[in-house]
Amino acid sequence: MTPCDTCVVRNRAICSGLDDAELVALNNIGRRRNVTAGEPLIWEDDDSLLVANVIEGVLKLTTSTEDGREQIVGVAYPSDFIGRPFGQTSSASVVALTDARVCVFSRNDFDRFAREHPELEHKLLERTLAELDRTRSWMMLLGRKNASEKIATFLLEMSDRLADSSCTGAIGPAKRFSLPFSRQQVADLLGLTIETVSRQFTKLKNDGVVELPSRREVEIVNRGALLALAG
Amino acid sequence: MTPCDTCVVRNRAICSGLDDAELVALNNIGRRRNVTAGEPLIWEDDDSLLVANVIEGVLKLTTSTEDGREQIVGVAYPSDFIGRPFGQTSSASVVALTDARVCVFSRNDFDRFAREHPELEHKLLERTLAELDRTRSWMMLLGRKNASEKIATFLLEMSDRLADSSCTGAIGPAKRFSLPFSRQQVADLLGLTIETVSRQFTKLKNDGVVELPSRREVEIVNRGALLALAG
DNA sequence: TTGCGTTTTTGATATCGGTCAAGGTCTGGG
DNA sequence: CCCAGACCTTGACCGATATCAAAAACGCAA
Repeated sequence: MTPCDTCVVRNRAICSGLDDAELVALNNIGRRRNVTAGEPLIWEDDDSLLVANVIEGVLKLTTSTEDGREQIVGVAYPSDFIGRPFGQTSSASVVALTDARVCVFSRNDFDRFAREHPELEHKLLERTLAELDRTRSWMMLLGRKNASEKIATFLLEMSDRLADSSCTGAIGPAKRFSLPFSRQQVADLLGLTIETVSRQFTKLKNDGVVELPSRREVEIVNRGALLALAG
Repeated sequence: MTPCDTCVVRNRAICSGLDDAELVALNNIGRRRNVTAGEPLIWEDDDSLLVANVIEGVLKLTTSTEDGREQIVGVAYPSDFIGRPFGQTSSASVVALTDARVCVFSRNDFDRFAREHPELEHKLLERTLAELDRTRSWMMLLGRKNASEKIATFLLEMSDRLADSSCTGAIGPAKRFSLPFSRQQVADLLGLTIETVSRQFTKLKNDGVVELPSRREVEIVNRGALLALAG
């Protein structure tokens, strides 16, 4: 098999519009790479390897201040693209939250390929616009929502996001799921401290809105209440 | 002259790569529109007119909660694109901050044109990626910076942004500029209240970091201090 | 199982920024 | 010029969330 064969299958969503010969060509310029949980994929201002497509797992994109405050500015799920094609360097660090498999492209190869395949660029543009919309609605959360609204919004988003990737055949948001985030990472995503996150989780549990069977497991008991809290 | 002739000239930055015939074609599908300060351009969930290119002036993109809290999620300056091509509806409202001139495209026309002109799509993709980067660094500000860091970062960003559009020939960040935002709008941009914004401005003035000749005018006296505060 | 390090929870306290209220300043129209 | 309304500033107070500290729960390896 050619390298990164799995990518090709998973990439169909992105590359629909490419014909088989083009898929093989894309196939040939990518390399599969495994990343274990907690390991970084791209360091800040490193521009040697830059574009990747997530096959399996979840990764975080973060920016930090010099004094160590961290903000998660994006989360990449399977089939998402990571990186910054076309000459710019990305301003975010990428770290795997779970063990992950990605398909990595050298930037030059990817850029050349994209320019020669407008359909791929069109797909990329649609995805980037969708990501921009998601990021903007997250700005609303960061700037204007209080702690309980943030937590409720987060749990609902997780419920939606993790529904697709489980492939259990069930349609719609997941009722029970496993968080790919530690409490600290939830805090970094929502612009809160770990203590506030913990207290809000405890409150939701005490109010009977969610069950927390273990640290990473969440079961949504009262979805309506969460929706009301999220605002 | 064909309609929207000004657009063509101003659009060169976006459309470089298009030949003259293509420029004329783009020219023919856009219409110039004036928007006075405070007037909306696209309402939330309205998808009749959707893509626009800013020729002159500054516009804000906002999202709001039902109970009236507002967050500015983006600011569009001359040559920026607004809207959401390719079938999706934008989740943000667009309101002019200053009197503005834009070139408006019906979504269908624009989509068709973009698909037939890969170079335009490529430019759009580059711009969208850059906007995503800017938005992500703003998330850091909203989630992790305190009030004085927010104000300092804001003033530096304004100084950079307004330098280009003034066309006075001076290179580099502007030392003195006119804010396109009211105090309330600065608050909506930074995730603060108007009172906190006002107090921080006063503090910077008292500390000799900036001069505030009038409500909208800012002169940066001590840029180093601002940089230190912004972190 | 035990023990140790990490993560999470819980509690006490402090503080930044929000809220409420009042007064001041700018601006445009009569 | 004067007035009215919008916008901005200032002050007093309060509360949500951060901070600091310690205990509890978990997970992994010996």
